[in-house]
Amino acid sequence: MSNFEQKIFNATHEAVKQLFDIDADQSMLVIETPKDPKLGDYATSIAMRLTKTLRKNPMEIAEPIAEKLGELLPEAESISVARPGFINFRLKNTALASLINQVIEAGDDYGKNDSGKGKKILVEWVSANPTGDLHCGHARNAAWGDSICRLLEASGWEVLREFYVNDAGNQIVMLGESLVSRYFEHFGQSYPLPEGGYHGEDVRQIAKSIAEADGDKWLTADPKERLAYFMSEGKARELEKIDRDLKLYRVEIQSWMHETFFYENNRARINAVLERMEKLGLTYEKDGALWFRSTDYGDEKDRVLRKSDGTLAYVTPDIANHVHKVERGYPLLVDLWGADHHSYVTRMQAAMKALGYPAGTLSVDLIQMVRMVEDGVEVKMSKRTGNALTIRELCADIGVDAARWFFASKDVSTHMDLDLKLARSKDNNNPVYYAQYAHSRMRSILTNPKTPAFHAQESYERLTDEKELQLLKLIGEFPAEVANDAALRKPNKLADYILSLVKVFHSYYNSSKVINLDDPALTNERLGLVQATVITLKNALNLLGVTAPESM
RNA sequence: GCGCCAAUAGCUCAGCAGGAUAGAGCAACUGCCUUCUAAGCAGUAGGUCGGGGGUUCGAAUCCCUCUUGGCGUACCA
Repeated sequence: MSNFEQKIFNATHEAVKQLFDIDADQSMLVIETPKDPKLGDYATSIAMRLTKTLRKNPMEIAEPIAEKLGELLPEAESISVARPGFINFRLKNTALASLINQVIEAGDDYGKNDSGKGKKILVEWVSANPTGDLHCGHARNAAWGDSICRLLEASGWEVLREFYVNDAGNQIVMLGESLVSRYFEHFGQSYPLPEGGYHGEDVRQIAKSIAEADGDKWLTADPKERLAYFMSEGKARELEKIDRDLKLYRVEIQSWMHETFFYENNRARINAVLERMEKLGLTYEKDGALWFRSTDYGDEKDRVLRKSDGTLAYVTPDIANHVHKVERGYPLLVDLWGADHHSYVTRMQAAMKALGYPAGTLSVDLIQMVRMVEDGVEVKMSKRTGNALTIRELCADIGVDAARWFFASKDVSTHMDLDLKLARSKDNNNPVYYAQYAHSRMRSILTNPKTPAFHAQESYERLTDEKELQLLKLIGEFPAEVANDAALRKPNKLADYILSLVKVFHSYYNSSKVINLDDPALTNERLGLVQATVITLKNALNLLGVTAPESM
């Protein structure tokens, strides 16, 4: 809630209490923004919600509340009742304009809030297999997750950004074998590429660089030793590449957690968790395998933890991984997984629940599939390499700003088609430029040679234009917007906020001149407003990982 | 079969802890550049919110059901 919403909430709460002796809580008393700004700055539907308890029609309830609020809320310019029973508030101009100095003073920190203060959270996302390049699905995951982290941090959370490296399974063996094969190929010799191996050009490149660094000494080396070397070298180089691509995408991983970490010392960490599960009676042996009674915790069938051949199912080290996160001091965990893993969610949740962690310890957000489309046809492959389109190619094609904007501005719960032609276009077809263009325009006003120097005023009483007031109101809501979007983990809401902010600004820009040398007093007030707007916009774009250009 | 996600304007999507006439961008049409960037603004047109029931003072939003599409349903990772 913004300051104003809080004040309105408190006053309305008091009015309802005095009049009807009802203690309305937040689920009952909601302060909202009317769809049509002409109706007011804020509104509440409390009267409609009280119809049942009071057995009166909403208008009859609203009238006395509105009257009472007249005494309790001096910041309000007017309080009115509208059918079917809304109470609308309009704030005094001076109340809104007092924001300007506050925003300018906060600068880059404007928008930060305390809603997550003192809370720690570990976000695990992207987590692609280290056997190849990140592709477009990862790009969606990476953009969304990083914006969530930025929102959480801005809301005071202590966030750890973690990437889980699946390096214990068969796919790393495949990577190693594939590299060996390409290495032999490099020296004109043949070595079979395994079934299910990686055929990509990227694997060939890594083999080539190993050949260049080490020469041909591995051709005759002990096969076991050679495979081990190519596996670890392959993994390391793939991860380096992933890290580089993510950085290019403005995503900074703080912690790389390797699956093999849990296998260390004869599976010490995994065994500790398995023992814990056994002691709690959560497991049983059947057909030579060790099973988890996950059906007792909402799963549709029990799951194997240790296969009959003695190896572990994928879930087992991952349970240890999640336990380890909590043990490192993170009571709240968020995972962002591709939607094709959704059946896995129940399983992991069941494990956490069974181990006694409170409900809500682990949240898993699923990222639905994304398709690249051009001219109405799905683009599955890169034209150049013939492999799946990589995040690197995507960024080179449409730009990091466009990619991050598109992915962050669409809710991940729905399938998404990304129109490459649209995202690539550097013209008005592309929505990301609409916001960036507004920023450029603001900066150009502020940096114009004929712009007089701005000096902060005690009050800004001449900002009475409807669009000026709308801007002020939106600016004032920004910290609450950040807090809300962080709590919901929905960056797309922030994208909507940005669009509504810049829409008002573009409209204002066309209808009013900021710089008017005949009226320096008004010019100064408007400069204050533009400064506050530019700060808000830049900070908002930054939360989505999108740059705010000085000029376009 | 069962489970998860979806279906909203010609296209891509918001809105979905029930609320005021269902929004935006693009595409279409009409106007606006001697004045801080026209990548913009102002306006017109475009919708039985997939179908059908139900709950409610009120449903795009909640519940049931049907249809269509995607994903999943491993002792794979």
